[in-house]
Amino acid sequence: MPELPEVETTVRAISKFKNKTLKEIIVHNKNLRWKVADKVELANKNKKIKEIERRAKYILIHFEDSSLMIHLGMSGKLRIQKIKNNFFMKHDHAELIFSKEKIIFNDPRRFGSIHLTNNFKNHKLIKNLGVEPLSKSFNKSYLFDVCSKSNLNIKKVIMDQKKIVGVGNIYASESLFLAKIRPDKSASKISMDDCYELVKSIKKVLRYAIKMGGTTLKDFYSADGSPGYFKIKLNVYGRSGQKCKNCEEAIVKVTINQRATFYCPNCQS
DNA sequence: CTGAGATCCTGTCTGC
DNA sequence: TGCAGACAGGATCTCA
Repeated sequence: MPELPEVETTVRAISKFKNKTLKEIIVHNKNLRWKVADKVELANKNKKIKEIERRAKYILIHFEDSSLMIHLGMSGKLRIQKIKNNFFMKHDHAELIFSKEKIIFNDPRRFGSIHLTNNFKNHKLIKNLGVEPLSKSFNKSYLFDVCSKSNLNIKKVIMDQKKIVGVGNIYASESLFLAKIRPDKSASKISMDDCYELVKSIKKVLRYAIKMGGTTLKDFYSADGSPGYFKIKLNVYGRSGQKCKNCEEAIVKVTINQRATFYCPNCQS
């Protein structure tokens, strides 16, 4: 589910816990994408949160000498709840307990993960990540360089977290539509002009989605309970058979890289 | 090294 | 209604 904008929205919603003391972490189900280590519970008693940030699709909660890494996978989300409001939902797997509130990790499919590390920059899941798409390092030259070295299609390239982070299946289709590039176009045939348009489109789509609080297709809610409003602005994703908002041709759904992919066969080439 | 495909898991929707 | 099968926003791992 969550791509960069949804993770960013979640991070902003929980940022109010910065400088607060985490009393403890309770893990109800350790069988996530990776087994949750015992130290996640044991090493986090009464620790002050120094900083909360996002790196790629990871939520990073930093303490003085360690960091908690949370990935939401496909169906994960965080929910802020009053301590006294004592109810559980199905698939509530972990709780971060503060004095009056708690942050609950809920994830039906359990593709998410929780790690504790003393050196997050060197963590195997973090250290090989590519550039942040909203940073200046992500520009047409960088993308052109990456594309020129690849034999894959362009959609695969922009979803490769080792090259560019944060772009998932929805925003890949949306960005390629805005840039008028077919998702199955070979990356090696992408021109510098294409790169200029695509970089611009990715940044635009992600920034706008963040502004709108992420995309709610089915079940994304931010940690403060508000849904994302981006879905009303989707141009192609989930719109197969409907008219392109640009030319009125029918939007097509195909499977590329084993993922649902939407595009306009007339506008994109 | 690369790239294609399987895989982890549950919930929801579609078609018979 | 019931039920089988497809599909879902991710990303790693295995194998050729």
